[in-house]
Amino acid sequence: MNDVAKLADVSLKTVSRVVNGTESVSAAKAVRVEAAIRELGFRRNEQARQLRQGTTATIGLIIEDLADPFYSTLARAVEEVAHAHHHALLVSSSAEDPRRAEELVRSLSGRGIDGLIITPAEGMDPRVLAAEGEAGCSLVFVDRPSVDVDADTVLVDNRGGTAAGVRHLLAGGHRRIAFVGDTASLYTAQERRIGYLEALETAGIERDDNLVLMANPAAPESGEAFLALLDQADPPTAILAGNNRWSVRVVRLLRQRGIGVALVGFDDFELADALEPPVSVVAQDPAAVGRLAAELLFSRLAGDTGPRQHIQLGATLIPRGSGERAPR
Amino acid sequence: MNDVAKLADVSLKTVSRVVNGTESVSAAKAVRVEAAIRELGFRRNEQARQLRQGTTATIGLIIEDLADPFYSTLARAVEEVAHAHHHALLVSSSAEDPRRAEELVRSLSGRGIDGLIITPAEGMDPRVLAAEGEAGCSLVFVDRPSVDVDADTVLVDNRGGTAAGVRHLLAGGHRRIAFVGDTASLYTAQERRIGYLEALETAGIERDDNLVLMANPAAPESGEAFLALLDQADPPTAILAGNNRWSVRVVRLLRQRGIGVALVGFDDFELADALEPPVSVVAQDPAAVGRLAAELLFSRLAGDTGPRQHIQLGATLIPRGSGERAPR
DNA sequence: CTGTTAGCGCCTTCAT
DNA sequence: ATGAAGGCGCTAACAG
Repeated sequence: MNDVAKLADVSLKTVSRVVNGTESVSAAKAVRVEAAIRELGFRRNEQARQLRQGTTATIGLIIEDLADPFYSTLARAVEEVAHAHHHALLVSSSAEDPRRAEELVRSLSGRGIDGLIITPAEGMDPRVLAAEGEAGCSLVFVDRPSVDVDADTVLVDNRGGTAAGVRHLLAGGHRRIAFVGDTASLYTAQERRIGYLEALETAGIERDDNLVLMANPAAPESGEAFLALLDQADPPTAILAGNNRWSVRVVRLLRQRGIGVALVGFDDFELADALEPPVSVVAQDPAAVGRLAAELLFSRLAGDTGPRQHIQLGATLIPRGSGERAPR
Repeated sequence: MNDVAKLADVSLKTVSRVVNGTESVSAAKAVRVEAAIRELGFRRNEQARQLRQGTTATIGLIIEDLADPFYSTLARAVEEVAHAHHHALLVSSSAEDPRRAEELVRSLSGRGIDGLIITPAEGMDPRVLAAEGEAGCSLVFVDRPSVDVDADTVLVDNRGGTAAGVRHLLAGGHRRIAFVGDTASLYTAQERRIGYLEALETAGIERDDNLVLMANPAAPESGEAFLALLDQADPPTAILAGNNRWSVRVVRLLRQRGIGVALVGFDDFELADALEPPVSVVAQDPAAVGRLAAELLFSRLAGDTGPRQHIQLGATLIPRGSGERAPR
């Protein structure tokens, strides 16, 4: 910028004015400065500008796993809103590791992001996040609520969605409905199980813990646990799968067994409609989660100091065939 | 940092030394400084540090669409390598828009990223990218080659992979093999078509342009174009789908028609093995593309000034059933 | 081992 | 409308 000023024979500040276009500069000088900028290929150094102004025009996003379709769709929506607000997006995956998540928060925070959208990993130290809020970094939690931190949240109606799936199976005449969810320590898995239990209770059906399996859908031994659930004396005639990983696994296992049990999955997935039979699901809208979280964040950055918002998005039942099979 | 220095009654520079841990400081002072840091909740401002050092410990990634499984898997791999090198990752989607891609490059570049991994959008002004190289920002192209820019590249063997898929169909006795690829302006679509044509030529089969369709798999009218291809007088007995979007669409359309044409898809996709019949594919390894590109970038950042590297990754045929159907 | 000085590139304040 | 001076928070280069 100094070089530009010299070449155009004006002061540093005049160049700054031309570059920013905020204050007025005489036409003659503006032309000279612009010519000099072109000649030198000058580009404003954002870092220096940000250091001075105390803003980075960057927001952070910490999710479980960027390669997971749910999170990559959410991230894409956040990115779109950030782009519309002329902000860049720093993305990181915590990989379900609370220590790594804490490290990422500190790392992003040190880079001076203006705001942070985060899916908190189970077991994170809430103080790390609370420190952000105090440091003036706006915080929005997605998919899971904040633990001991007062901040905006955007969640999905896990209980209601699961209950709707269970009611659909009940309406189809099923009475022995199993719930197969992810590890019990996960917030979303807990909520969905509660929704399942509530729907059964409302229908006056007694709870049977032999019909509930909570396990990591990626672990090999989970497959055997599921088959054991199927093979019990009074087996389920329908299954509610607690996430799309389990839905996929259940489809494969049922196929191997050649059993026509009814199935409703929580969370939609690509090609669910092209399987045989097409898989009925309770669909979340990950793009809407990301979009709303980002819009909430930018409204905070714009100065909205209203009360904390806790947005809950609905989940929609999509009947496709697998959930409409009659009980044996 | 000034406050810490005052509280610990040492100089600014001593605090800096303690924070960075590089130079040696007497134990007594170090303890005092550390106590002061804790008391004040001091955290080093990365921005200021970076401004001074001229490095940001941040790399950029510009891809077509973060929500696309191919790119999100690639991005996840890049992120992992960046994390191992203590770098953050700025991610942006160009959405196939060359103007937006140029804007993103300038935006990321202004933020002073140390390096950039990019899938160039068709129609981008090469000067925008060339400017980065000159500005000292290392550049690696992925999935598509650089256009008029001398930089490292990591590509997939699109021609060889497609040719392998075609040879597999030929070995199964097919002679009328169609190629259904994405818009002809896309680099990867062009390459895969060339691989298809080369494999046919090697086998001594005459080229028939009625068996080639190049169109956007997401456009409604593409479905009709595909059905027209199937309905011609001398129809194909096998199809090579040029990307996973087309594979999925072909599966659905064939299903509607109830036709048992053989199918091999380029690029693997989730649940390809759970469809009826399971879809044979020529699989790319998006994670490997991302990992190698990031490793290449960091070796450049570490000072490797060797000749430009042009890495080409293979694509592997995975027979699953749909590609093994005999010709009618 | 420790402190002082200067400056990264820009913007804000206050003069003119 | 313009410019000079000062400082954002930190670290490199030099003294001691």
